[in-house]
Amino acid sequence: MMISTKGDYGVRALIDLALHDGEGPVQRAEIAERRQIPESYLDHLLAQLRRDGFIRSTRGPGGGHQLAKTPTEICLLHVLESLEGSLSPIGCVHKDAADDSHDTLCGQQWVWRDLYDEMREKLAAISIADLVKHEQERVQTAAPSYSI
Amino acid sequence: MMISTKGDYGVRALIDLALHDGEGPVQRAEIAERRQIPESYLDHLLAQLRRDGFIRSTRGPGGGHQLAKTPTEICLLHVLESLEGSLSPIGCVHKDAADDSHDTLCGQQWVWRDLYDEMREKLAAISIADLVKHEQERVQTAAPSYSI
DNA sequence: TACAATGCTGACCAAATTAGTCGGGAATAG
DNA sequence: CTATTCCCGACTAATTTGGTCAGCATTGTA
Repeated sequence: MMISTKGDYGVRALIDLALHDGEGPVQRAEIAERRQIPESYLDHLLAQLRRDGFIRSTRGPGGGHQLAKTPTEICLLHVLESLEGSLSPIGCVHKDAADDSHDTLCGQQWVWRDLYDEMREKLAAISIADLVKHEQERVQTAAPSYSI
Repeated sequence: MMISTKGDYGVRALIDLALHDGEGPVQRAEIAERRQIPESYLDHLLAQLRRDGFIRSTRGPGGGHQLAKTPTEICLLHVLESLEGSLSPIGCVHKDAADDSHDTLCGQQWVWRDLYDEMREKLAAISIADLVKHEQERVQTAAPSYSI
């Protein structure tokens, strides 16, 4: 399992921010409640997302967090790599492993690397905007009745 | 990182057994030394592989382990799932999750599931025989000189 | 200026997982 | 009978995960 709650929570948080994009700062507590994330844990995740330029945060009353880019510009790959570190399926394969300096033992390298590359490609093709769109569609089909 | 040393070691061991397929039992100690795996750890992995029908083991002098199937019949997916449990990229997605009983929170399900399915497909297409072939090719190109 | 709201940071902690080790028992060839 | 080999369960150390908590920093408002 290479995506822990960090990545999952982080993605959820960004979706939440995307849904309120352009409406000013959203507070930690709001996100935490809506997305069922422990608030003090979310704190750390937001810090990481800020460090990596996905969100901007403002302090003081009326402060909160907002996306620093448009939802279409944020791809899942970067978000997950920000929060999880490497998504490598196995220890001996890294993103920046251009060196083929691996010894006799890890002859299966090519398999893991192949797998890794494909995963990254796939995740790079999905943006937060895509997830938001899906969520909105799902909500509509799930609750299509607005008369009792 | 969803493939731990368990999976890695296990695959290496099976490659080793495949290379000596048809030559009678291969001993734990031999595999351990050739593939640089702690012997007493390898022990557990072989036990698991035996339970899941990948190898047969015989005790007593001259005993050891051998493949229970032909190398082409053993695919990476099954080996890894045997040793690692689920390869699911995230907790909320399982192999046997036919139920769409997931609640509002995990709207990103489809992404993880998609990723998971593709990975499994890919790993299912690679057999131990493929890995052996690669290893043999690599050895040849790495040491092409057999006159000094 | 004070103060309340909010984010920011680092220290700390418990549970689970990983990566083994170790010791003894069971089967079996000779 | 004995040496060799696999078999199995208990134990352990290090790492990662999934947090909590206390206290500081910033800022809008009265």
